[in-house]
Amino acid sequence: MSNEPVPVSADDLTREVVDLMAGLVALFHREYEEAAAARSLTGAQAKVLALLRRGPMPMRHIAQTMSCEPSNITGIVDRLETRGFVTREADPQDRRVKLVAATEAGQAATEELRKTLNFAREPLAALDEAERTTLRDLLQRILTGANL
Amino acid sequence: MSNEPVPVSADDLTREVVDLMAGLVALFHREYEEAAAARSLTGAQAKVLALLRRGPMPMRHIAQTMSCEPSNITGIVDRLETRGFVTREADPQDRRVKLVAATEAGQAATEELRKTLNFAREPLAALDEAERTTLRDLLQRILTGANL
DNA sequence: CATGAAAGGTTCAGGTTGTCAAATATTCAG
DNA sequence: CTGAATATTTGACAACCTGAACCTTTCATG
Repeated sequence: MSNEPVPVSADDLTREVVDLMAGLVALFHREYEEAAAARSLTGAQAKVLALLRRGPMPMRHIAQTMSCEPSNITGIVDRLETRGFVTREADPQDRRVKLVAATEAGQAATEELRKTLNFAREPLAALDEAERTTLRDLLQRILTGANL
Repeated sequence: MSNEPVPVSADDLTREVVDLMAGLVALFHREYEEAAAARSLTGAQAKVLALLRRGPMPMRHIAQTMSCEPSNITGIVDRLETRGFVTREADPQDRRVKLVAATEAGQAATEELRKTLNFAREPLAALDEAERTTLRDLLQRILTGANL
């Protein structure tokens, strides 16, 4: 039915990997959302809070990293601020920009969430250390290959 | 500082893999959302449509697969139906259930979207066939290890 | 120095996603 | 036939997200 050796199977392999990743994405997403909800955070709020682990960040930067409109971040940060997880301060260098910083409570929440993510334990337990290393290297190469 | 051989590094490895997966998930999510938006579908709509590739499905089943409330699916299917991507028909076996089926247009849309997903090409191009096979096997084991 | 363009945030209107509780219709057990 | 259980829908409400309009601050240019 075909004169070519393995072009179809190579394409199939790629598609198979993509499908598996879709499954992984769904699983990860579900777990993350649950872990956030357990702390009465939404997924978006948890993501913003996680971004601030390394220090304060301007709204604009948050929006870019989450690839959404800045006006969207305003609301999310509003809700985080209301609950005391985050503060907004004007940047002394450029008073147009607001620096968003996680409070102690905010830091604690992300740290706990990070620990609670049992995604690490359950599905990853199937792999031994060597395999996890291989997986890490493959993922690293995929991600550095991407434009971000 | 420690009597044990590699417990810390093993934990670090796991966390590293989890972080990489988070990056992968973010990347995949972004690409999927973009590909859907290019066909003026939302991510949720595209996901439901993709579920119907193998045939009609009751609302309840869609809700379970997407792990959300059935009432949520009602709205999504409403919008898909309005745009002619989907039909709702009562199941003859049990007239309580509504079978949702993709129309021709719906099938075409998912098929195109599936092809457009250049996630397959760009970041995965960094891996040769053997590596992709390894990745596939590792992902398969992770996903079958999970409870779904 | 003044003026106007550009950039960072916010606000507002409008649409989608999501939850929960209540209502409807159908099935099924007794 | 009655009542419990199931599948879906409806309505109220909150969060997320976009796009356009707006305000403030910065900065380049004349």
